[in-house]
Formats: sequence, structure tokens, C-alpha cells
Amino acid sequence: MISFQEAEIRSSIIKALAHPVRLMIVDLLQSGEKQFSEINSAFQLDKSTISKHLLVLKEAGIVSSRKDGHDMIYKLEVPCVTDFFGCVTAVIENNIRRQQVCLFNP
Amino acid sequence: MISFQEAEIRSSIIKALAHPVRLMIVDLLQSGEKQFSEINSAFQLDKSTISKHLLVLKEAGIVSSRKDGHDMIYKLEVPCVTDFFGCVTAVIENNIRRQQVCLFNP
DNA sequence: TGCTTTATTGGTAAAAATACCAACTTCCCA
DNA sequence: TGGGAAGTTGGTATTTTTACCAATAAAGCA
Repeated sequence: MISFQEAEIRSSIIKALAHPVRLMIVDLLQSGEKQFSEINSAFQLDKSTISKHLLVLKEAGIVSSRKDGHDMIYKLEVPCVTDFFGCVTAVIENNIRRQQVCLFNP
Repeated sequence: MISFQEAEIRSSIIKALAHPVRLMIVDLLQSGEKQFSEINSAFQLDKSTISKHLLVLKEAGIVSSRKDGHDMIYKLEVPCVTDFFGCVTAVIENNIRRQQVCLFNP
């Protein structure tokens, strides 16, 4: 079995993705780099809230940022995070399927 | 972009994996079904704590359980969760690489 | 039927995560 | 060089998560 320390490192990365807003940000960045203001305007949340979500993603190594004049550009650093979504979809589909089995075989 | 509701559903599944103990449990279950007592004895935690972690995984649809006499058997329901680990490893490696770049190019 | 083993549930205290407002830093440009 | 635009940081209240202990439920066995 993996060590607790290894599990802590892994879970810190997974935890960074474990929030709907951060998931939507990652989804947004899949189509390429975005300015902070573009990301921010996709939500009805305070800009400081978005800034902190981006910091969480950055500290996990999932996104990176660079300054460009006034603006801050954010970029998806590890494209494979989209692999997560494939499996998450599989879990959701499996859940639906099993619930149906339950309904038909109570 | 995905909807907030879709993102909430996805993040609830990712959140279930966002804890070192639950990650270790999933890792343990990759080699096959395990009794509760086997899982429990892999940790120095109260059995109620382990039971609650298993409940989180179960409610997310990641594991399932069945009774066998005295014992409760837990099983990994969606093997693809191991896909997560591949990407997590990639993130970790990328983080290490970039930190080295930093060290060599300060 | 009572007893024991096995696991879950209830309750609670402590820690972590989240969102907002306000204040601050940076950077461009007039 | 001072004003404004763009983001970040600090501070705080609220919510969520987590771990323990104690009590409860389920199932085989004496």
C-alpha cells in the first residue's frame, strides 16, 4: 500500500480539483490560456474569491500564471487532468445504472 | 463550459477521493475485495473513523459493500479511479521538474 | 435465548475550507 | 508622477470536514 505521506501529497492535488468553481475554471482553461478577467467574468463571485481559487490550483501545480501588462494570464499546466473527468463520468454513469437496477429490483 | 450543477456533481465524486486515508483505502481495494477489519487494521484510527470514510466512498459510488456473516466486504466499484493516480503522478513530476528549473535558473 | 464479535450511528470538539469586504500592490499611461 | 485599472492579500464570519468516544444494531454461537 502507498504510504500516508505519499497519500497526503496525492490528496492535496486531488483536493485542489474538489470544488465546483475550480473544476469549471479547469474546464475553461482546457480551450487555452485565459486572462484573469475572462475567468472572473464567468462567475458571479467576488474577484478575490476567484483569485483564491486560482491560487489553490496554482499551488497544486495544476495551473500556472504569468503577467502581461495589466493582465494576469492563467494556463492549464497539466492537460491530463481532463483524464479525471472521463473517470468521473464513468462513476456517475455507474451510479445511475445501479440506481436503476435498484428501482427495478427493490 | 460545464454548468455549475454538473460541476457540483463531479466535484462531489472528486471530493470523496480528496483525503489521504480514503486514497489509501482505494489503493488497498485495487488488489481485490477486502473485509472491513482488514481495511481498519491498516490504519491507527478508530474503527468509526474508517467506517465513515468508507461511507463517503460508498455514497460517491466509488466502493460498494455487502455483508458476509459477521463481516462487511468492501469492493472497488469503478476501477478507473486508478486513472486519477496516473495524472496525479504526472502533476507531481511536473511540479518537481519545474522546481528544479527554478533552482537552476533563479 | 443471552453473549460476543463486528460494524454503524450519534454527538461533539477541533480544524479546514469558503466567500465576502476592505486595503494594498503593480503597472500602464495621460 | 499621479490616477486609474487589474489582481492579490488580510481579516473575519460561516459552513464543512474530521476524529474521537459512547451507544446502538446485526449476526453467529454457546
